[in-house]
Amino acid sequence: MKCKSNTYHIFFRNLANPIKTKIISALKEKEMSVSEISKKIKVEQSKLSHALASLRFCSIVQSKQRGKQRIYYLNKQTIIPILKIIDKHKCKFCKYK
Amino acid sequence: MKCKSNTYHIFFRNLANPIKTKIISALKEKEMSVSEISKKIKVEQSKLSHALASLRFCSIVQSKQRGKQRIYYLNKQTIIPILKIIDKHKCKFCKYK
DNA sequence: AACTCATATGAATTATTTTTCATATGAAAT
DNA sequence: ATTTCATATGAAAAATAATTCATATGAGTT
Repeated sequence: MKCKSNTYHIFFRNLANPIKTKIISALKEKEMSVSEISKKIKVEQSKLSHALASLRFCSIVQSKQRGKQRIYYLNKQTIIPILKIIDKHKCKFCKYK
Repeated sequence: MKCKSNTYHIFFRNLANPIKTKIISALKEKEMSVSEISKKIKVEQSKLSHALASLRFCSIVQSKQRGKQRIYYLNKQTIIPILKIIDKHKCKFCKYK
């Protein structure tokens, strides 16, 4: 399955959204259920579910069922190298404070 | 100058936009004036100037004057490592075709 | 099978980004 | 100093994305 160049902006929409980046940061520490994430980053459930759907869609997170809860975890293989680079460069990136 | 975590989404807004990623791709080959970019990626001048302002703002591109023309070039130090990772992973990223 | 708890989904609203278009600026040439 | 060519800017309109809220689904419990 080959992909067109110039489609990666769809992936980066996820990193361009503060709630989604907060989810990613939270999941860097450990896998969590939706309600745990919600409590941790103080985002309401439905909003979170929409954000998670988008992250899932681009394979940034994956999930598994545990009882009634759905556990989300980072798909580290794809996202961690990018996060490393961000950590390294983010202070130079932008003139925003 | 220290920067807050969770602000890097502002940087990634640039990569989340197809015109901006096209500009980046074009400038990977060589530096170009606005009108050259415009011709190359078939984007109208004013739209391009707005996009370039945003890229400039986040230090993704820089520019210099050459006669009447303004030459844009990639700030490779910050963007190239990210592009490398994108090239490596982009086929896995997303379920879009 | 009815109930509860956890999460997902859809549609309408709201907010944010992009696009467009008219105009301003700025460098070089006359 | 006026004109021309190249680019930038601002504001309104259009497009797109995020939020909200009501409701659906689905796993486990009774």
